[in-house]
Amino acid sequence: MKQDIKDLIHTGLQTLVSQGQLELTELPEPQLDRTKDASHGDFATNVAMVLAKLARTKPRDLAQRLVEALPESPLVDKVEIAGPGFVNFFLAEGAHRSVVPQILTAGHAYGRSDIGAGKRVQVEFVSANPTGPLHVGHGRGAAYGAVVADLLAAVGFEVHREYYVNDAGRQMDILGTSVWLRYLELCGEELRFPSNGYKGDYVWDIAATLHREHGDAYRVEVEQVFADLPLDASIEGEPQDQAGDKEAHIDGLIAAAKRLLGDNRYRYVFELGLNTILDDIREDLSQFGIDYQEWYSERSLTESGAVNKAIERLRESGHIYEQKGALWFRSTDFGDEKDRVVVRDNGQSTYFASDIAYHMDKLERGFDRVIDIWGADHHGYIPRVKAALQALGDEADKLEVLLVQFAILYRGGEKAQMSTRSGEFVTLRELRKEVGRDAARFFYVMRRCEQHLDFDLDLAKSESSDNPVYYVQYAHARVCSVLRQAAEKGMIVDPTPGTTNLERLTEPHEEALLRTLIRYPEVVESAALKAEPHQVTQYLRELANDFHTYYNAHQFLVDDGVLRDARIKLILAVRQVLRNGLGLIGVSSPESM
RNA sequence: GCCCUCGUAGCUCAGUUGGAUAGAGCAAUCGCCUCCUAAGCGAUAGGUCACAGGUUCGAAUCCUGUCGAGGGCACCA
Repeated sequence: MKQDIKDLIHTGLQTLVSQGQLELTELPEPQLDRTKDASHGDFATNVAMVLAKLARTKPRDLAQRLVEALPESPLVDKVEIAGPGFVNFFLAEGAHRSVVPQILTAGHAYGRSDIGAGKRVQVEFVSANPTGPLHVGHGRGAAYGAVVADLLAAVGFEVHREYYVNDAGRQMDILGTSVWLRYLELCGEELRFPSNGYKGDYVWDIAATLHREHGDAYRVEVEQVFADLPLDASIEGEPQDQAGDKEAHIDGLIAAAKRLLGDNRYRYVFELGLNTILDDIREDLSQFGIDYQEWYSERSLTESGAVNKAIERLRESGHIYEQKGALWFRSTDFGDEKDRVVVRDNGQSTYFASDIAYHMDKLERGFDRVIDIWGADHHGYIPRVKAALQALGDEADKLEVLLVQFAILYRGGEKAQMSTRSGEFVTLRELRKEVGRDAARFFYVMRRCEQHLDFDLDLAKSESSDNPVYYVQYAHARVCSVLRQAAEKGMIVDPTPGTTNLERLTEPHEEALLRTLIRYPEVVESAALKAEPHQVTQYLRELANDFHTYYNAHQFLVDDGVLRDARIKLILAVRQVLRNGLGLIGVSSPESM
């Protein structure tokens, strides 16, 4: 629809140029907007004002000439010039009604398009360290990333969803060591658990599995473990002057675990922790309606030599230097604040080095676009990753990083505090259990991603019209209910999506609904291209509102069979669009509530 | 200190990349069930778009500065 009007304007402008009334070597893409006010028609363009200066005429005069040059179209009822030089388009009534058979014919496909032209897009999201269950902050990234991916797929991109698994590195060593220490406690050893260890209950669970299945096979005397270790930081109640360095302490414990257990046994404990948590994360996300094409292992990058290869490539192109025994990447050449270490003086490559290799690999896999969805706390990371891609000669523009701000939970008007340090935090699983999958998915994508999200738990649970999820779902259930009533009364619903009887849809409420239904494909396209799922939730609320208003104002199951048929076709179309829209954001469409 | 994001109705947020009289939902006030689900609908009221300059036909939107909120500035991951 929108494109049809744009084509009309384009033709009109071409006519003016060929008549010599407008001197332009290149025609601009006409900007066409939905009007805010119905008295301004359906669409408005500002081309006359934009081109007035070039044409050296008054905007309104140019608008007049453009209107005269516009070709005839059955879609357009009338064209008006308004204000400083807007050209307003009023769509013909028939043009509105034709959307109903269009929706009923397309069904699930209504709103989908192929503007992505099969281009391959990789979307990486969540990628939380497998050191514990996902919490509510990850949940927002999960919901947002999933919808962005689904939206892109809906408009014709070939989407590859990926989770980057940080299965290497110090944090994972800390997890493995935490599990082992808890295991030792289960064996009856008494020890002081490190302040920097993972203290969540899930660590106990993993330790219990190890103890149950292997008895004392991994037991070592505690005295050996803690011998000659740097002191831990002081905990509450202890004198400050005995405080040590908690980082050095935990590193000492990791070294002790590796030494005392030996490679094989250490590896087993490490893997047990990793796999248990990763399985949990997989299941959690799957139950949240999110599935990936690939779980990409960070460790595989080191083992395959990809990290060394990436560093080597940077060295060859002269972007690496050595200082104090470490290898540095000169990222400042590409706009970063400071240079970054890729290999530490102890020979270990950094997390950043893995990230360079990973992103190099992404581009080598031939994606046309690569999208990373990160928590807002990682934003300082963007310049260095882009710098690395530039240094490698890859097109850094192919990488888009979308940042998701934190979600803050509110309960009873109060902030629901959470702290990862104590190991007591609200997990995504708990949230799903409390408010349900539908509400969680909807609430998470209701706001622009760069906006802090106030997640009102009470509202998400409430079964009232205040709750936008219920409001939209209820509209869907209501349509279903009407159809059930029709069946009970023996009224036959004609399923053929023809235009028959639709000319009976003349009420203002019906006009409003038709206008909203027509907009849906534009909303999906815009939401997809701008990565803004909230446009969909916003739209769904509007559509539901239009429907509820209509429902209250008019009876659908009227005696007049022709009118009844028209109205049923209209609400069938509404139901289809509600279903399509809810499906896009991963929310169910209940038949009854 | 430097960098990033943000500041719109009492609250939570939209605002179609610079367009017409800045819009919703809560909360407030007043109405609507003999009727397909009142888990709904209508109406009223609510604004110096943080502040001050600038850019132009035109600014909530772009630029500069100030104030305020959050985040980032490791040989951590």
